[in-house]
Amino acid sequence: MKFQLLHTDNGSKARAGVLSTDHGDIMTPIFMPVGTVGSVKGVQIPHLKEDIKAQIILGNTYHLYLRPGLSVLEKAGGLHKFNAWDRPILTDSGGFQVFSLKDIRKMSEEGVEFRSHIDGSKHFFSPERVMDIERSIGADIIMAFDECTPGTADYEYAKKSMERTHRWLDRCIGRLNETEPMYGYEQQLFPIVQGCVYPELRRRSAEFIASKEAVGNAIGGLAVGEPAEKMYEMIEVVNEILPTDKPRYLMGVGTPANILEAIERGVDMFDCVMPTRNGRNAMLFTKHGIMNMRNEKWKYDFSPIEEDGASFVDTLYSKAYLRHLFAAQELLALEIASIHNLAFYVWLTQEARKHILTDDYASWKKSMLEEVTRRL
RNA sequence: GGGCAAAUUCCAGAGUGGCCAAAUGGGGCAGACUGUAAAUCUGCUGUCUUUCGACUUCGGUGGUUCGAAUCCAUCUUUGCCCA
Repeated sequence: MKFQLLHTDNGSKARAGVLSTDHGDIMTPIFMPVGTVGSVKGVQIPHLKEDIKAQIILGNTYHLYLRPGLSVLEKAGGLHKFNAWDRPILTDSGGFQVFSLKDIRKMSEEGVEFRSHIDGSKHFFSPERVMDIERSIGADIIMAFDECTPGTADYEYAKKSMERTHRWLDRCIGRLNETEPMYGYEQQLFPIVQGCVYPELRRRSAEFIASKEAVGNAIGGLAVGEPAEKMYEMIEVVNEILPTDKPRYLMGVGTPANILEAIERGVDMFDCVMPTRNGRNAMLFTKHGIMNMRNEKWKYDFSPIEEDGASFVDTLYSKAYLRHLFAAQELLALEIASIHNLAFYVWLTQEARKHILTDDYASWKKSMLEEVTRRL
């Protein structure tokens, strides 16, 4: 696996590059659709490839471990074979579940004890165990097991949490060095910067993470309750330190505006449930603003969902029809909205890439930002 | 023709003298959602008012009562049963 930085925008820190994996190349900046349980909710693989033009998708260690379980994944020959996605995959480690399932887990230095959200059964995740599971799943990029600290954490907690994440990172690296990929292609670990909203902690964390010389680095623990301005500030602090010749992945972010701002500050990779989840909840992101497709105002609007949209659904179906599908609780509504939003997100990052390569990212971003934050 | 039952706010449906502008569900309207415990969750849904509150509602009309969606009379409509 290797990353080639092709160009940095003349006028901002935005970058264009290529991350090459055994399952293909990824043109950065890139948005990566989230497929937690091995499926991007509501979207079939051909749509993901041909219409959305996704270059890489995510899976989740915690969820896939619980269901279908490791023996199924191993017998299938890894997640790529199992879910029929033959392009790159990135697996999150379960670090986010340490944050989101806080009521059904117990943390210690050794690791985290989870109660399954499915049946209440007990499971123990240590950094070593998570690395083994990520080997079984077989993603190209595997995330270190961290604690995603809430954005509201106090300094002392954030410091302890960050230090533990660092110790866990060393254990992750140690375990990976002792084991081999199971399916004959390369897997690379991305370590994760933590430090909450404290610049000093973020700096320390970025230095520690950078010293590991991984193929790529991630910024975690953002967009988890802190104001957007804080998030941007933290990205700036961290990207001052993370190596420029390696991809930077901002985990779990975010709104189109968040992504545009983060790209400007030198981030290369993104993932977020927003396009799929909000899509299923009738919120459409477009080049011209945000639409709530349940709103009455679309009732008689027979114009295309988005005239110049990024995927076939935009001109095939009308706003009024999509509104009807949501009102009638038809499954097709979820599919159309998911395809639309994901296509828009991928388009947004690839369009950003074009403007970085032509050195006018900053001005393009400024006008785009106005468009995408508008409420239609 | 006779008998019985019922009519409640957009719909269904609770409510049988004051705690009722009226449960609950649906529908409608709006909002939230950021490494997915989410096809989920929240709010509003008689009128006026920023709030307090005021006003008009429970098929129609008329009564009883300090007080009625609730009791009485009558009319209308609907359903069921008997002829």
